[in-house]
Order: sequence, then structure tokens, then C-alpha cells
Amino acid sequence: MPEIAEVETVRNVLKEKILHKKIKNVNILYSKIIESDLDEFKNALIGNEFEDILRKGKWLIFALKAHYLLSHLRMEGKYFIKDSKEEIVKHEHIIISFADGTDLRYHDTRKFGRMKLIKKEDLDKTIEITKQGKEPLDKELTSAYLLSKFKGKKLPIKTVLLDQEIISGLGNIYANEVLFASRINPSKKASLITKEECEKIIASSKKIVEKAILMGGTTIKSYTSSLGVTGHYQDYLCVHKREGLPCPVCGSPIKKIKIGGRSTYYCEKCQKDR
DNA sequence: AGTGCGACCCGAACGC
DNA sequence: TGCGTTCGGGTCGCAC
Repeated sequence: MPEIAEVETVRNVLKEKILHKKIKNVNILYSKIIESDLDEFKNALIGNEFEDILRKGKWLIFALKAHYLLSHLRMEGKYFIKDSKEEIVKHEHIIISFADGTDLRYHDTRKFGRMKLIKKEDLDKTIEITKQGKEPLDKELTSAYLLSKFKGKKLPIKTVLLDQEIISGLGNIYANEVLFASRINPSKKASLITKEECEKIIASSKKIVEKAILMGGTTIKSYTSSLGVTGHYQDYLCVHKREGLPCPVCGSPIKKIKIGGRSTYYCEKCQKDR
């Protein structure tokens, strides 16, 4: 379940491993991942090279000569680098083969990830990219910005934190953790969130994302020939997936409820609705 | 416009 | 043990 920190880790690792390698072939084993014309997709890649890898929110952006390849990992998408001679394993859907005998393989158990090829000049009209809100580590993520976005919103703050057009990069896990660290009840209406609470949300988001990037980096070092970035943030989660377990602050049992259809974990005592 | 919810997927966890 | 059912994760598209 990659959130922004893992996508950033994947970007950093892939940058070291695949830039400027000539692409020899592209093998598409499950085409629904790709939202562009398959021939155009292949033609843009074969014979070219990745010149850079960028990121916007949870979108990876592979820069080719004239195109960008956008890639969203959704929940289970992973990239592996393998020797081309290695057998294709289950759930490897897109195989990009380089001239040096290695592959970049896109692996996705649930097939939810998406790729999309766009012309470079179209980046600033590509909705997936332009609609992304401020990122947790962006200086422009301020309480004034959040207050303006929360204004008039009747939805619970938990739901609003998952809106990528407001804060770009938080997923369900981080949203639960951010609200716990901010001592805010996840059901509280976004319009009632105060400036002080916005500041807590911003500070906690930064802290959590920074820590996860740091841990992602550490995890990567233990990988050898392949990389499957899954992150080890489960080691420090305070509330997520911890129903019934003691709150790390006050010891009362963590509650699990549904908000907007998503699992929401919180401490009744530490996150009182005020 | 804002909001709510099913669809997309499939493995793991659960219930019987 | 083996079967069927439920759940979850991010995002989109459709209905109200």
C-alpha cells in the first residue's frame, strides 16, 4: 500500500538503477493497467531511455525524450529489477527490457495500478497531475491553505485528508496516524477544524512522511538485485490496524469504525470530539 | 457543486 | 480440511 513516502523511495531507487539504459522491448501481459494506446505506449518506450524520474503526489513520472510515462501504484503496485533471463512470475504485468539484459518489471497483485503515456507538452493539462493539492513536505502547505479548503466542508476530516486535491499524498494509513498524532477525532466536520488543529495536522503529516521516507530508505538497503518496496512503517503505527490494542499514549483500547466506507482507527480518549 | 457509494481486483482472513 | 464469504486499499464514475 504505497503512500507518498514509498512512491518517493521507489523514485529514488529507480533513478539509481534504470536511468539512461536503452529500452529494447516492452511486454504487456495485462493491458488494462495501461490507459493509453498500446502501440503508442510501446513505440514511445522502445529505442528510447528514461532520462529522469519525477513525482507528483503518488504519481511517478518517467521522463522519456518526448513523453512522460505516468505510473500510479495504487495499493499493491511494485517495481522489480530483474535479470531478463529470470522467469516471469505471477502478477508481473508489464515488462520493460533494457539492452543490458535487465528488466524493469511492474508487479501488481490486485491489478489496480495505472500507467498513462502523455506528450511532454501536455503535462500541465493532465488532470491527474494538475489537480494534486499541496504535499505534506511542501512549504506551501499552510494552515491558511487548509482552512480555505476546509471551509464549508461538511465531510468528516478523515475523509477530507484523503482528498488528493487538498493534501496530495496521504492514504488511509497516514490519515489515521496523522489524526491520532494531532489528537483530532476523525469524525469531526472539516469546517469545524481550527487554525491550531490545521497546524497540528501539518506538523504531524510532515513528521510521519519524513519518517516513512527515512525508513523506506533503510529498507531499500537490504534489497539486492530486485526491489520490492513495501515499507516497514507498520512497525511504528500507533492506531492503524490496531483495533482493541492499547493506545500508546493512554492505554485505552483502539476503536475501529467506518468513515466514508474506509476503516478508521482512533483512540476515543485521546481524540475526543471537541 | 457537494456528497455517497459501487466498481475495479484478488489474496488473506474469517465463518461454518 | 475445504468450502464460501468478507474485507481492504486509491481512485473514478455515476446517481442523487
